[in-house]
Amino acid sequence: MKTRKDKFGNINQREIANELGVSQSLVSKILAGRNEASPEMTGKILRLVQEKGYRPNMLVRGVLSGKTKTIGVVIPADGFFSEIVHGIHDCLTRAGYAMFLVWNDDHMVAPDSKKELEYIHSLVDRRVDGIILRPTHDEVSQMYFNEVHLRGIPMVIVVREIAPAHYDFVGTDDRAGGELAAKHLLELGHRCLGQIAGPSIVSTSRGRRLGFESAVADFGPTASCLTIEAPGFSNAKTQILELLQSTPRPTAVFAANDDAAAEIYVIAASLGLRIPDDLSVIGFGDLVFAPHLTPPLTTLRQNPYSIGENAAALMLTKCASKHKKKPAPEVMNIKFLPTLVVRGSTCAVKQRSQSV
Amino acid sequence: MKTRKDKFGNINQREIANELGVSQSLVSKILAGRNEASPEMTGKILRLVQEKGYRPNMLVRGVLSGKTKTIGVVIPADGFFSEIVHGIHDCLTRAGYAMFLVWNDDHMVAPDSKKELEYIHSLVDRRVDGIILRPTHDEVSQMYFNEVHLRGIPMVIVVREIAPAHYDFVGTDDRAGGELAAKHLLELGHRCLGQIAGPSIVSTSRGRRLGFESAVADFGPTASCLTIEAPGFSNAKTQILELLQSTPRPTAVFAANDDAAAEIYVIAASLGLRIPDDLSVIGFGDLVFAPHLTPPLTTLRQNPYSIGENAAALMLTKCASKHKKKPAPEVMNIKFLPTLVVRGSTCAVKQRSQSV
DNA sequence: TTGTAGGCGTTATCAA
DNA sequence: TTGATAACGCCTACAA
Repeated sequence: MKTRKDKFGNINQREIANELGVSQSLVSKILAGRNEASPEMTGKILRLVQEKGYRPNMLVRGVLSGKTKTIGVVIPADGFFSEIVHGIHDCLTRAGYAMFLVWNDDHMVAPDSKKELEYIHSLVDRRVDGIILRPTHDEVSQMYFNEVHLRGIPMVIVVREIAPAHYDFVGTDDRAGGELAAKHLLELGHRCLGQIAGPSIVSTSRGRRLGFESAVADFGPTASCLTIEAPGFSNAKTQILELLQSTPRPTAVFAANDDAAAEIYVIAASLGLRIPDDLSVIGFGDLVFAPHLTPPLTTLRQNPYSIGENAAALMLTKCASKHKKKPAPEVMNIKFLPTLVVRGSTCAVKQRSQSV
Repeated sequence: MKTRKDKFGNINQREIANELGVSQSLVSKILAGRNEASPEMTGKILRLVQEKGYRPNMLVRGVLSGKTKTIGVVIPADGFFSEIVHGIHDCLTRAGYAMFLVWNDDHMVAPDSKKELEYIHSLVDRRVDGIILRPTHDEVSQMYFNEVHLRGIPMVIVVREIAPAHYDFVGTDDRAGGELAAKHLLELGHRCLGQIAGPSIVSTSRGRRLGFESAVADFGPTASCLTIEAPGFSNAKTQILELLQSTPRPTAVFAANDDAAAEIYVIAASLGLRIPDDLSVIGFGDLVFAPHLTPPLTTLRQNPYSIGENAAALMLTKCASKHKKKPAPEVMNIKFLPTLVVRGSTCAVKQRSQSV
C-alpha cells in the first residue's frame, strides 16, 4: 500500500528497468558505461533515462564506495578567505567534487572550540572525502587529530599551521613576508623600527614577527626594533599608542596586518604624526581597503586564490592515493611568497626626525 | 575474506552491537533517544558509542528518509554575494543543516547556461533538500523548472527574479531603490537627469530603471530623464560618454550599480567635469569601495546578510512543510527596502550649470 | 546478453 | 526489553 513512482522526479534504476521489462542490474551496467547489453537495449535504456530525467543517487554510491566526491571546507568569513574558497571551489568543481562550506567565525582564540568540533562532526556525518581547514589556533590540533586523523579522513590545513606537523599545509610564507617588510624599511634608511605583532599563539603572527626581527638583527647593531604584541589582529589601540609614544619613537612601523595598519593611521593622526613623513607604515595582507587609505598603504600581498587552488589540488591527490590504497604521500608544506606592494605610506627616513 | 572493522574510524552500529552481544537494531533505538532498553544496556551502549567515536551516517539516513539536511546554494563569487551566503549559512547552521556552495561566476548573460545546469545536477545527484539560487538571467527559468521544480525540490530565488513567478523570492526592492534615487536628486533641485541602466533582461536592472523613471514622471513635466542601457553592469564606457555628452547635459546621473558609478567618475574627470559640483552621481549597492571613492559615493545600500538569512529561513519552512506533506505554502516574495546613503557625490544643483 | 542475489548502514515494523 | 526482517537505491559477483 505504499506510494510509489508518485512523483515525476526521483526516479530510480528499478523503475527504468521495470518499464522496459529488464532487470535493474542491467540498467546499472549500461549507466556505468559498460557495453554489456545489445545495442537496441542500450539505446532504449539510455533514451528512457534521458526522458525520465533519471539522476544517479550519490548518497547510495557514497555508502557503497566510501567516496562521496565531496570536500568540507571550514574557514572564516571575510574577503580574504572568500578568495581562498574561490580557489578551492574552482579546483574541486573541475574535478567533479562538491564543496560543503562552513564559515568558522571565531577569528580569534576561541575557547569554545566545541563549536568547531560540531562543524567537523557535521562534515564527518555526511562522510566527506576530506576536510580543508583554517584552524582557529594551535591548541585545537589535538581535537582534529582525534576527530579527523583517526578516522582516516585526509585533511589539509590552510593559512595557519598547527603544532604537530602531521598535516599538509598550504599558506603564505609569513616569515619571508616579515623579512621583506623589514628590508624595505631598512633600505629606506629607517633604523629605529617598531612592530605591532599579532597574538603569538597564531602561526602567522609568529612567522611575521620572527621574520621581521631576524632581518633587523641580520642588518647589524645600527638598527633596532621594538616589538609590542597585541592580543588580536585589530583593536590594538593601547599597544599602538604605547609604541608610538616610546622613546626613541620609531620612524617606521610594521603592522601584523592591514587592519592594525589602519588603526595606526588613526592613532598617528591623533598624535599629530603625518604618514609617511613622520612615520612610515607597512601592513600585511593587501586587503581591499589598503589602496583606498590616505595615503595608500604599502603592504605585503598574499595569494589567497592560489592558496585555495593548491590546497584543493593537494586534497584531491590525497583522496586519490587513499582510494588506491597507495602508501600515503609524504606530508606537503606549500608556502607562497608574499609580494611587496609599495604605495604611499612608506618613504625614506627624514634626517631631522631622528631626534624626539 | 573481506577486510572489516580494519580502521579505527568509520565504526557502525553493528560493530557496537556485536561487541556488546546485542542486536544492531537495539543500538539504533537507543541512539535515536528512545528509552526502550534497560538502563544498564543503555549505559553500556552509549559509553561504547562515545569511546569508539561512532558517528551516524547521514548518507544512509538520507537514502532512507529522503531528507539530507543539506541545502545547495548557487551564487556568484563576490563581496556582495559573500554576505548573502553568510546570512544563509548562519541560518542553516543554526538549524543543523549543511550548505553546498557553488560559485556561479557567469555574472552576465551566460549563453552557456549548460554550466549552470551541471551545477544543479551536481546538487540534485547529492539529493539536497533544497536549492537557493541567483539566476544568471531570466530565460534560464525553463531549465530550472524542469530540473528542479519537476523533481519537487524546493527552490528559493535570490536577488534576481525570474519570469514565471512560481518561485519564492528574496531580494531588494529595486524599484523602490530607483525611486529613492530619483527623489533624492529631485529634492536637490536637479531637473535634467540621466541614467545608466543595466541590461533589461535582468530583473534588478529593470526594477531600478522603472523606479527611477516613474519617480521622474510622477514629479511632472519640469523634470526629464535620459536613460541609456548598458550591455553589462560595468564596462559601460561608451554609454556613459554618450550620456555625458548629450544635450542638454544631465546635472545628475543615476548608475545602475556602484561599478558603473565608479566608471562615471573616471569619464567625468576626463571630460573636465567635477563631482559633485558639475555632476551629481548616485550609485546602487554600497559596495565596499563606495565610501573610499573621492568624493565618497552617494548610493543605495542593500541588505545582503538579511537577504541570505531570510532566503534560508524560507527554505527551511518549505522543507518542513514538504516533509509533513502539508499543502505547499503560498509563494513568498520578500523585498528589502534599500536605504539611501548620502555621501559626497551628490549636491544641490548649481543654477549656472544648466546651460551647456 | 541478461538475470539473480547479496550487501552497504540505517530506520521502522512487528514479533518474541 | 530485545531481536528479526524488510526496505532504501545502487553496485558487483556470479549464474544462466
